[in-house]
Amino acid sequence: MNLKELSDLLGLSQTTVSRALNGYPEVRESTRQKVLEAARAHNYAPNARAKRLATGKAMTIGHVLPVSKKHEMVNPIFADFIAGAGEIYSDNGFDLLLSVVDDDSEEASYRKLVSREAVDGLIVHGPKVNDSRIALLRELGVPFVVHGRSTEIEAEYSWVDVNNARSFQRLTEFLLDLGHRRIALLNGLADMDFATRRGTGYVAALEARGVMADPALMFHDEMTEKFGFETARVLLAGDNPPTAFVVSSIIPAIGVRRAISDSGLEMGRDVSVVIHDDALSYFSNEGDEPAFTAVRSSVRQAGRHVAQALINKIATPGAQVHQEMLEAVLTVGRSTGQAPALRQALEQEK
Amino acid sequence: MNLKELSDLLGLSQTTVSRALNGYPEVRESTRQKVLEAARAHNYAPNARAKRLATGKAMTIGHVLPVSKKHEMVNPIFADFIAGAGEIYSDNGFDLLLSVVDDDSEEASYRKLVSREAVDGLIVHGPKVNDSRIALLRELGVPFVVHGRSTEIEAEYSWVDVNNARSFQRLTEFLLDLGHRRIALLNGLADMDFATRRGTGYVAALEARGVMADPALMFHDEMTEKFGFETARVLLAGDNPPTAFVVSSIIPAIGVRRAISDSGLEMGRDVSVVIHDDALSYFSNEGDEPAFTAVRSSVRQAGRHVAQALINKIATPGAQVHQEMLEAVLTVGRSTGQAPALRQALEQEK
DNA sequence: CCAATTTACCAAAGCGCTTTGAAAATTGCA
DNA sequence: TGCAATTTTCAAAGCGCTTTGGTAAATTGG
Repeated sequence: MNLKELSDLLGLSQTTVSRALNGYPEVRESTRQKVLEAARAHNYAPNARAKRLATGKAMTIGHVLPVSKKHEMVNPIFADFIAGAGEIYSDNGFDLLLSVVDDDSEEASYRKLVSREAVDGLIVHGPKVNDSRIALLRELGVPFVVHGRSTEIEAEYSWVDVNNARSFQRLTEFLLDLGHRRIALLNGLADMDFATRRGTGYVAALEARGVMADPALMFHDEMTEKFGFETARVLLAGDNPPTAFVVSSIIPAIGVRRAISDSGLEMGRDVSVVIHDDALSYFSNEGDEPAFTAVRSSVRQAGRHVAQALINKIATPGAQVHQEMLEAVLTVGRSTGQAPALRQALEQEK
Repeated sequence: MNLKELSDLLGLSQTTVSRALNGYPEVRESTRQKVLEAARAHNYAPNARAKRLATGKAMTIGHVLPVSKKHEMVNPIFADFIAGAGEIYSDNGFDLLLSVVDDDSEEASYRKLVSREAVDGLIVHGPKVNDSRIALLRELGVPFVVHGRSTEIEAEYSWVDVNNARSFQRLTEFLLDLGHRRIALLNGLADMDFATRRGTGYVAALEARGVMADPALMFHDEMTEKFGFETARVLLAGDNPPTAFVVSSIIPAIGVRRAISDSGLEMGRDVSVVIHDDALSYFSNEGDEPAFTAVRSSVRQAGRHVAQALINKIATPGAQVHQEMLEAVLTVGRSTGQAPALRQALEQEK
């Protein structure tokens, strides 16, 4: 069923039927009702391809998911982020175009999406320090919003980010307050912008208390369970092991927890762990006593905000850039306790 | 830059330029080269919207991701599956349209995608027992492939599935061989087809050894870490606790592991755990000594197979249905050992 | 009651491509 | 050299919609 058939059926012109369906005022209300009813009865919906050509709008937002054929890693927060963004798209009549590309052809993929005019706007995921995609998209003149920011880029662009520096500063301060001094940091890959900011916050907190940041306690890698497990296992078996861990995601933290219990230690008593919690749906860290002390910031909520910002940007092209900082909430769980040395000192006092 | 501009620039007709770009034979090789070069120089790519209208093909595959606004759960295997499928789409010039919808309007979403002619084919995720989407898509006459199967549907349809019954039978047999008799099953939601099949395999293995399946040891829920943790904690604290767990995914298994160590027990010695491992990229269970004994079947690989099957189906509409069974591989890890009673008996013998 | 609006509808053009049917240019062979 | 066969190129139609620039019918006002 197409527009012509529907209008022939109704004895109306295509113009009138189109206008009736799209809510234009120059059509009598009784006519509109007839049209809407006929459309429903025949399960008619305007052909998306034709509509897009006629209007010059794709009504589509592009997301590029780079996958490395080498290590086969898919960012685990991606699904939750996209679920949040997708809700907003659905509510606003946009489609979501997901382009899965090899990570070395990511820029080409953006270019192609724009020159094909397949999308009205793009989301940039996981910006690196001085990320080249931002300049590219500005040059291409396509609306875009970054989830995160990119240090060293002074040009204006729209972003929604969580305050990573502040979050990690608070996590580290929390441990310092409990008497910890040897605090390991398990961070994301070094070229990721968020990892840089997290590192900065961690170092700032230590230095504010006169504790030297020890490079031997700072690690960068993909945030897998394995990374957490192996790093913690080595550290805990070594000389002068850390008494606490700051971990960039719940996933490596699960590995850390495993290493702790494999070492015959108890998390929250012998070793403390704090995390950044993206509120992944299948790893709830909420409730009365969350497993981990954490700064929490829902990545799904971030997806909603990013999507809404982009849609607004598309609707009003001349508008200001949208820059939005989300603050993470610190919640205390069962993974932290006083540093062992401090605890022993206090116990002896009694 | 559009086709008209490009052809004016070259002093050729739109026809010739179009044919040159699309590899038709009726254009001189030297002309084709000029056209290709000019297209590259001006970064021209045919407008996707116009091309789709002209060809009548969307060159797009639809995936519907239902999200429940209530429990905010996103299927964790989704990202890996889609990464696999997306690779195949990219290789074949297809776009991936992801529709995120409230789970009670999933059917309406399929209908809409089809009547808008926004997609050439659809993937069905997470089929339930007697899933209504299969009849719907058959009725709509749109090519589709199901990831999984749906019991009680006798009509023919294309699917790619892992042999869930056989996998869980083998896992259970493995535990029985080690002397376990009280074996708990932590399964997915009861209405999911895969969960039914897994339950069948588990029960079949037990009954083959004359062990009665105990309903008090069989659990259905969303496969979160929390589900694993809380179920195992209660069971281990109760009378007559199980000595082994069969768990539907590595995520609840991580919860089970936590409950075991919280109970002062050791996984692999006091309590055995076997899992179905989807080979999620951030939870590697591979290497020399995987943490868990598992049947492994890469969900990313499944995504590739499903996508390829659908593309083939679209290319040759009249073809047979595609029905493909993937077999999972059993690998022994450190999470399993002889049942404590058996081990004690053997130790006494010495 | 009739001119001036306003309302309700329509025919046709256009979005940027592909594809059909025909014309122009080139080639082969007598 | 001349003409048929072949190769190469082109003009125009069509994909299914929106939107422009109307016109006829209904309504209003003096």
